[in-house]
Amino acid sequence: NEYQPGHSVDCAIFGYQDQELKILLMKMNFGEFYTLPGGFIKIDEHIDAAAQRVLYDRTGLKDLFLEQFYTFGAKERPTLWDIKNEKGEPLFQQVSEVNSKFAKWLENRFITTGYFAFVDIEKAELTPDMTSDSCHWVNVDHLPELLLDHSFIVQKCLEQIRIQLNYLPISKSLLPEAFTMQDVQKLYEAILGIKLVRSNFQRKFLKLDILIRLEKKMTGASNKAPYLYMFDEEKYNALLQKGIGLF
Amino acid sequence: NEYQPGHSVDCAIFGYQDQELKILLMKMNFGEFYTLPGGFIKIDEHIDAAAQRVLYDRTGLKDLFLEQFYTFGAKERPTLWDIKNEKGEPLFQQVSEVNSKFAKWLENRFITTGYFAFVDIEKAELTPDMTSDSCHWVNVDHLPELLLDHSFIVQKCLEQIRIQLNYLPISKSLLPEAFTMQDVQKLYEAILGIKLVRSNFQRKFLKLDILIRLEKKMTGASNKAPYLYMFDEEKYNALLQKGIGLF
DNA sequence: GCAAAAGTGTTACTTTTACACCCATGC
DNA sequence: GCATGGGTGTAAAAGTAACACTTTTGC
Repeated sequence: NEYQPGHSVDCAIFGYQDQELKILLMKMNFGEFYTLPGGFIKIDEHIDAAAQRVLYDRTGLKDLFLEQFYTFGAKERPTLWDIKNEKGEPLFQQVSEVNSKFAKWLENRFITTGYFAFVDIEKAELTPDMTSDSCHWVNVDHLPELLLDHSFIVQKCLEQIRIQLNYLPISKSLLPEAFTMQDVQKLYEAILGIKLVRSNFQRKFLKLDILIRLEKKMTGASNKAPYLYMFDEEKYNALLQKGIGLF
Repeated sequence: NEYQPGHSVDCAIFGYQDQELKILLMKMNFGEFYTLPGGFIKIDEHIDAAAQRVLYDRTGLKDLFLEQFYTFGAKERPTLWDIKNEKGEPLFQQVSEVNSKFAKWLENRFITTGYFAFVDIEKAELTPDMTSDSCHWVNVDHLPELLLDHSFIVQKCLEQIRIQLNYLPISKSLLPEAFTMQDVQKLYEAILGIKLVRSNFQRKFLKLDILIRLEKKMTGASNKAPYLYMFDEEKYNALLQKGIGLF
């Protein structure tokens, strides 16, 4: 067999669009079911490389921020075989008939390692995989119930992101090249799930001394145009090393 | 086979003694080599349970703080077979001859999941495993070179502990029932690798409002006797939930 | 002019830092 | 007495929080 037995990777791929934090979900090709994008590990492949491969196959993107966050190894972890229709028949059967070898492979208990990635939604070109119809960016606050234990995985992922927040390049990875202070604030609010005071946030974030102020941005709205900012890469990375001690 | 193929667990078991942070190492039964305690995962066993089992088998302790921190899945992860003597012969051969089935099992690439645990050194009763002679508590600042990639694993572990520090019950798990303020301070200094100002540390830690002050402790030393403290479990846990925002 | 959002200012309050000072103890 | 470590005091600096004020923009 050319794959590492009993081990998979699942990716929580995050994007930020319209000032909302979104996650990439796969819609299965049977029923109205959603999962995280995932895949298997080749026998001679680094598990990080497997996660990168999944990320690339689904989004066409490479060299992004991608980090492992947890490995799920419950003995009762469900498999695709546990998804039944009303009659109690495994829905996955439809797929399995196409490829019985693959179906058998999936009968074992799988340990899965979770990764999270931060991508630019604009640049992503989504491609479904063998078991899915389509891909969707979904607001993390309005996720549907996911298949298997994927809801749990997402929950654990968000928890880990909050714990490690000061050491993750959240803002740099999720914001576009140039952004407004409001973009940053709404991003932090979405991740932390709290409201922040505008004026104080502005000062606090500027004082980190990691931003470069660009020209103003005329939005067409009937109000004062905000400045655009970009990150000073060097200063950003240096601070990240020590932890961006904001909240 | 009754074990999950290609997957193991390794435990970084920490203790605190003589105001030093120590880690439990196994001395192999061939040569002067050290490793982390580890083990395999039964086919129907939760990986967390496997780690608990390792912890119990080595220390005789249960129900301790034990948490997963990272899964190591490099394709070139070394195995026990890669340890050679001067003639280039695998040293592990001696063991393998005793049990060829076990030796064969170890030829594959293994993915390993790392756990850390905090134990009371006084209460631990150490027991070597099949491949080791003896167990040793070693100061984390003076670790020998470890076998395989275990030095790297320890390094990653300490990094993770520092990142998640505010959300780990470090002080409660590593200190005895009653302790002095100096004990707490030296513990934080050992983990963070920095010196802290005594008077300020005292005030800051007391202000967390998670301590109960006990009677003074007569040490026999020629100086003022320090107070003893214990944790207020409820307040401690409540604060831990939100993050002990100290450093 | 007006509403809306942006940028800056103000003020009271808390926290941090770097010490200094006195206290208790055993020799 | 004296060295040593423990507990508390203090004053300057820095940081925080809440809110007010002014500016800019399109209608």
